[in-house]
Amino acid sequence: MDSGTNVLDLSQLRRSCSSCALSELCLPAGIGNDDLERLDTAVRDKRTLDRGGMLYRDGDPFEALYVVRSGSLKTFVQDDSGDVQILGFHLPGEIIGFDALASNRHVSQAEALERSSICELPYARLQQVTSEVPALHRQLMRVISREVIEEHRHLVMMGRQQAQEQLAIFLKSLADRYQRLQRDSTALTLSMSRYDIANYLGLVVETVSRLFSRLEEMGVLEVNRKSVRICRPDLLAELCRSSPVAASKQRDAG
Amino acid sequence: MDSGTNVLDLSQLRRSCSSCALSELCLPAGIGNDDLERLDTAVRDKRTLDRGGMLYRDGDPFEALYVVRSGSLKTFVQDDSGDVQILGFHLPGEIIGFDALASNRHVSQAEALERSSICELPYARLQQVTSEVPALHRQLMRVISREVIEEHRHLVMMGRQQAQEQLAIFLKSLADRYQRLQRDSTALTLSMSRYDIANYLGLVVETVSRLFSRLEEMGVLEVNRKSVRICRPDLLAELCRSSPVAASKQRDAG
DNA sequence: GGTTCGACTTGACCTCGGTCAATCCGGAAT
DNA sequence: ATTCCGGATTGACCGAGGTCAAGTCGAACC
Repeated sequence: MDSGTNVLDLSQLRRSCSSCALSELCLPAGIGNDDLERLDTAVRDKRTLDRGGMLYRDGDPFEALYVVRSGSLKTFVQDDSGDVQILGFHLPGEIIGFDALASNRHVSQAEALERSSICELPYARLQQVTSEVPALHRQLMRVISREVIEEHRHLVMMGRQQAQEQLAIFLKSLADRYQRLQRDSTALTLSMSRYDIANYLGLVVETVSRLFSRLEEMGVLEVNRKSVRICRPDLLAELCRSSPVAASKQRDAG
Repeated sequence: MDSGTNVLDLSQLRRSCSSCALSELCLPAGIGNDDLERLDTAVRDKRTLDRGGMLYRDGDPFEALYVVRSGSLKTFVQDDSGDVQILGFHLPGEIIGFDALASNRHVSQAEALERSSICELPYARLQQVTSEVPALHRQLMRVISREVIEEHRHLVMMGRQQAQEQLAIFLKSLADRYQRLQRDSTALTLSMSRYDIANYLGLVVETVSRLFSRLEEMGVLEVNRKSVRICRPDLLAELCRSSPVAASKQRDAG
């Protein structure tokens, strides 16, 4: 992604929601102009992270929610023995940090996959604003709900799909989000490693590697390290649906 | 569970949060008495479902959140081809229905696993009340956040654990929730079928069946159809932790 | 009390994806 | 330019768990 231009953004550090190109994809979506100004008062400022930089760690006190402005991050949980499970990859416009609402501590971690800039929404201030702007409150609930639904998808992918379908769904989901961002949805730049992808899908890296090769042989993709061209979006979509796996992993087992 | 007594509860249909034994486990947890009365005004009434009865279906308009008062439910998503993925099993005190906040339609389904009674929180009224009672608003956010975290656990279980550990974790989680409800946490009554358990864990029913047998041989459990006695809670806890599976499913794959 | 039906169990077998190991490749450092 | 190193790929092999098939068991119904 265009990490080169992000550096320049620093000059516009105090840039607000009202003028942000992401507003339609972000928290402000569907909020009136006057309320938008109010929301602006809740946005502290922008924070920049380099590749590998941590936005928050397990156990950190809950201070804010975060919106990805540019770049990308991964969120993950890590157990005592150091074992990691990646929960998601987050592109511009996406909001993270909700895990900390329950206990006022983060119970997951967020790490930049590339140079990224982030909007910080200090929760104390956000709460003030939401109490004054009911629409924003509802919008915030909607966003968390979307997070819940997104996790449902992740769960279905892991529980019901074959490895190949999983990778197809993963790529399709990235492509769809590229489209929302008005990027070319057939030219993906994978900011995460193969290890990350494997972990996210509950597979091992060798399997993911083989699957990329197989999809390339099938003519669905052209893969070159981190860049993936989707030659046949139609086929890719097809692969997401096919092979109901363990179809006997039954229907409604009432 | 004691489905016999639930019928009698019908006489107390208009029972409120203030007098409900579950209040400490439910939405009211940590809310002052005066605010509690306010919350009462948002609780419509109780609804009773028989085994197999649907609380809501995919596509249903969002009308309310629901609290399980007695009995148990499963929530699940179902794709076009009828394939099901169970998202969770829900015991008394637990709140469901958050999936509908995003789009004002449910995108999952909830079905009673046994005769169950449910408190309905019509969202329109709930919204009124939360706007008047900020504490309740925060509490509601906390509850959704807990849902997010619970799904993280489900994801880790599916992605990182062996089948045996998965079943151990599932049983342990049930036992822990029994304890919160002050039931005997060593004597579980599985209201869901083996098919449901398998589906929830991303396994097939034969595997689950074999695992129950194995855990019985190991002296951890005594299994008799739907009733499971946990003979060695210590061993069970041990099994939840062991065998980091595909340990090479790496640590932090920066 | 026998029949039926569906949930559950058990066994024999096979496959998908994990394991282990050898290599490739590109970027960074010397 | 050469070395180094970590990510990525590829191959050979293996095993946990899925598949298929044959029971068993208990509850419901006549």
